[in-house]
Amino acid sequence: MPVRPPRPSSPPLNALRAFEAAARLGGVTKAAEELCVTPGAVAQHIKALEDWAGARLFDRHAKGVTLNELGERSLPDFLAAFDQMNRAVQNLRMNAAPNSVRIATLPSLAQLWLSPRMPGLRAAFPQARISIAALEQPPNLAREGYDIAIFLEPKTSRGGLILAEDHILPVCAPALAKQVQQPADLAAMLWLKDSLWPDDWAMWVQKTQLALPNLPETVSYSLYSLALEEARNGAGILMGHDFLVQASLLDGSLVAPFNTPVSTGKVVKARLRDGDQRGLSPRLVRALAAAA
Amino acid sequence: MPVRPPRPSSPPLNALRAFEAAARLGGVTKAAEELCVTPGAVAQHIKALEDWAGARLFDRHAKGVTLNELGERSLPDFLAAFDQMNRAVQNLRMNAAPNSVRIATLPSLAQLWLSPRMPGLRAAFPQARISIAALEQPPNLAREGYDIAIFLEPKTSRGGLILAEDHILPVCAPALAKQVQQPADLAAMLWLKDSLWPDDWAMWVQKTQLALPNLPETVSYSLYSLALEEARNGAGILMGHDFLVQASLLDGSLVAPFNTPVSTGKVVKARLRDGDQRGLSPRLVRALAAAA
DNA sequence: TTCTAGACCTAGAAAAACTGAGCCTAGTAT
DNA sequence: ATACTAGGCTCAGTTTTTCTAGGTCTAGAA
Repeated sequence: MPVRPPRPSSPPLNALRAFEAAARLGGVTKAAEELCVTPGAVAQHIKALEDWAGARLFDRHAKGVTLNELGERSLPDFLAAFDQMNRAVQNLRMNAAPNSVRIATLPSLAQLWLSPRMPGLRAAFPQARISIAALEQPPNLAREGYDIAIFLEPKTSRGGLILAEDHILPVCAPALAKQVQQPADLAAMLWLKDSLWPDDWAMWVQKTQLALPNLPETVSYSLYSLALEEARNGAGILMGHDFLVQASLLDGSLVAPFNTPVSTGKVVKARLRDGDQRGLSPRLVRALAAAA
Repeated sequence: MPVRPPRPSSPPLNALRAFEAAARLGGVTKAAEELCVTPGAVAQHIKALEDWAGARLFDRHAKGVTLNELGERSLPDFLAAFDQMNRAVQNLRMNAAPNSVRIATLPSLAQLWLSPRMPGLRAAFPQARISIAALEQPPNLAREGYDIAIFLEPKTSRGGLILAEDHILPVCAPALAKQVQQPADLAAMLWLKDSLWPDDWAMWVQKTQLALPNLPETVSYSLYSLALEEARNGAGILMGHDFLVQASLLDGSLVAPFNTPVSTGKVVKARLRDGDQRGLSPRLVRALAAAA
């Protein structure tokens, strides 16, 4: 009759996850957002882990928590462990559904750049189940459930595949263009801008070395496609990104009063998840790059 | 107002753990034992994971499960992930309580070899909080909550620190020894043996090249210390392991009728957990080795 | 054929996690 | 100085998840 004493128990995995998230993001509240629970739940997990270990992992302050020495010492181990765990999960997802591809991209890119290309893509890869998620921030591909990320990055960033350069140029409805004969006329108009790219106008003005008599009124939109729609309706003049307004310029719903495009120093890049170098996603990305 | 769509959810960590255990141990029941739950619970976890992935991981047979191709492909990732996770947990435990040391060893070693040495050890390391667990099988030090494992291993095994050689030699109570003048007398006696080492007698008989007229009666004990106690009470003759009977030989409660010790080819080895090369445990092991 | 080991299934019970509301603290603004 | 605020903690009650018990099913062994 073999002796089988209860083995020393390990702490609950969910508590470890809560600790890792709070430590990585630097706060209980941020961790709670990532884990889609309330901060109280995360606090309880962390407390449970600290009770298990018999020692504190965080210093508590009125404005947030910081890792203490023990926490600081433990964090790298847990980061590595959860990295590996998520990699394993993503690989499993990919192997279990090799025809499903998830693309994460900016809302504007999703609607104005990717969407028009989807029919061609679906035709070229009829077996693929492609889904698109619009995110404002690029996801961590190793951890989150996306296979491809398409975002704006500095030209100088390493890796990834360039899909388009980012050039900006004012655009407006054809009717409005008549009022814009010379650059100085711009100052009299309503400037439309995307709240994600608040500095587009300043950059264009600076690089074209325009001297404007006074600052114009501006309106911000949280979605580029909204601003674009307004521009087409003649609401004002929009700072256009070439890869986003190309279609509208081609169909004539927008025109560019000046032919002075300016590079923002950024590019649209597609990145693949590590460990997904042989599947459907790389072929899909190559097709996108070729079509661009 | 930033768009924050719900990120694609990852599967429950506990389901991953159930899968990993079942795959590693080759069965739902074995995994359930390791996780201290019923097989049904493990089966449900695995099913949940398979539902999440949308694909099966195991082939089900009437007698057990086997990994299918997807499971086989995914297992190494999860083994690595849980290895790392457990390493992280053990490091946390060690760093949180650097004075606590957990030793895992055979029940017999715990009672007859380690226990007599503990007072000296506690005197040499007064700050140490040493706990001992008696296991029949050596634990996986990277995963389970032990810092030191002391077990019998083949002489040829790599690593670890040798604490004692394993020699065997029949021993009995002094009163009984009078009936054993020559080896052939052994056959008439009751042989006591530990059920963990059923072959001790055969090995000794073979190596000493004794020709016994007939096979004696034997009695098995599940604990060596029980057999030893019985031997001291004169119940029969016990195959003694030197490091276990030394104390009894010294205090005279047991004697060895023949001076023909035989090496079993094994040694008592202490092993340390990876990542615990600087703490209290290594010093403790060195002290044990020095005392031996 | 019956027996058995191992897995699966389901309903109900037990345990864990989560929420919501209130409290606390220490910077910051008034 | 006082009020405000952000961020975290705590507690009770609720929801959700997980677990168990007991039964069923299957295929290989006796």
